[in-house]
Amino acid sequence: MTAEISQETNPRRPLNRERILAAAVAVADDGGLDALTMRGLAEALDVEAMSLYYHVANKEALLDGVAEVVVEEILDEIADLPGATGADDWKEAMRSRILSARQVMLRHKWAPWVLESRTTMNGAVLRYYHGFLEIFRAGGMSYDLAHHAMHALGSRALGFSQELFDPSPGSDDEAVSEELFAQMATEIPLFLEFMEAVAHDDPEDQTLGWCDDKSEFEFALDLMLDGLDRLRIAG
Amino acid sequence: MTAEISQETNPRRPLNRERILAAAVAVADDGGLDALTMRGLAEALDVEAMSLYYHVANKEALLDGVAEVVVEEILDEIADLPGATGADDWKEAMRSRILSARQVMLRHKWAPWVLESRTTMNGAVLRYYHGFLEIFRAGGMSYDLAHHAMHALGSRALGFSQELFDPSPGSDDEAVSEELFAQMATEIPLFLEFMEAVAHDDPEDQTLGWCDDKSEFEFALDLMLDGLDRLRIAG
DNA sequence: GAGCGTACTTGTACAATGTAAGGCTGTCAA
DNA sequence: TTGACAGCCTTACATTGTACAAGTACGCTC
Repeated sequence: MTAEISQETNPRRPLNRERILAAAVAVADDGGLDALTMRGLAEALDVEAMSLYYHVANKEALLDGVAEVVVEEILDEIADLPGATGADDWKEAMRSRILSARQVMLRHKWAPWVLESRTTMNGAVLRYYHGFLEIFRAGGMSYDLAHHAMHALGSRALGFSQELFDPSPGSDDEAVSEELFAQMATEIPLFLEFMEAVAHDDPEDQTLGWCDDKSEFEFALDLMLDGLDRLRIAG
Repeated sequence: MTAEISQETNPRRPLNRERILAAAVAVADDGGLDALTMRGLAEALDVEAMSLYYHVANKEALLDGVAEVVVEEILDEIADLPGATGADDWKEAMRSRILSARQVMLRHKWAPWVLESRTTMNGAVLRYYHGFLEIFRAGGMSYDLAHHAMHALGSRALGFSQELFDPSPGSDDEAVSEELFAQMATEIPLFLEFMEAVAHDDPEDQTLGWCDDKSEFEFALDLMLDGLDRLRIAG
């Protein structure tokens, strides 16, 4: 009886793996990966740290679970997308899936780090990749080419391409410090022209900075897909 | 006098940033990134942990330095490579540089993680990228296309493409556990065909596993370079 | 040489983290 | 009633980065 009451009035619902993973995602979402500590997570669940260990073997296992949750979110996102029917639309089918995956990554900026640090695939990843296989096959690719394609896409298949030297958002430092740049001016003359040329390219659209994440991602993605398509046709 | 003697007989040469960074690379080389702790590094240098802090602000700064050392190693590696003279050889110039960079990454398997976690470029990276700019320009690319190209190449420009779900070397677990695979057999039918088809492709060359890192890397690299070349020609 | 300042090194200590080991509590079967 | 077990907690410890202050050595001036 008291149990029933506390079930209803007490927010401390029983712990379980699912709740833990969901909370872990939430914690990372608004504190970054550094905030995702066992104690911190426990606190978010109004529980003691060691309680987590009954449901999750250790932190690695927690991250494995988190990775799966994220990929499942991708699967949800692409559930309604049309499949590929043949050679004409395989590229678009891939493209739409990957761009959907990217949306999920934008919601969970920390997720690339977690995914990259996993050493084993989970069921969600397997399902996700299987969808790609279906598309490749529908497009008429050999398994061999499909295999190469998967590797070539790499992390882009999951919607991200770890940008190098990306200043953390919120910090005001540039990818290259002005001093360093100035100091090396004679060694890297082309960079000066380069910066100017690229910056001028799109002067009104400065909100995105001169490296628009979205268009760079799509540029590279289309480059890959077009290249693969050519190889597909060449047979 | 005793000072002189100890200088010669005692391996405890004076500490400095260079020695620290070199030792850090060595420690990571044979223990992985996890082994690179301030205490561990200090021990390798026969010194106390806190001594490092006189030469290096903190661990982040240490890693910044390590990243620079690694890229300098790339610069050494490519120092003698011929530059691009025009549209005919720009691709080869890029290719040879990037494959050289990859050699360096193979010597320092941990380096991709360090590079990916840096938020600012160092001088070595700037010089390295500048070399690319020269090649792009020699090939007749616009700065705009060169810019896209750099982003599209991403980490591949530095010689690595973080493989997803790559079991740590030495461990005997697969990227996908057999149980999971078996258990999902009905959900992922194409994978069975796929595995068989790809495995049979190259049966004698099993030492590299059926995902030959080198050829996958080059496949993706050439796909990008060919695609960029086409865009270059299209103007 | 005596004293002193500067450059470097160390000792001690603390906070944050993951997690091992075992204890407590409530529920339910026998 | 009693025992077993699931679920959660308490306590404790090792490992990490690093703050702080004290130590050490060496070159300089007097």
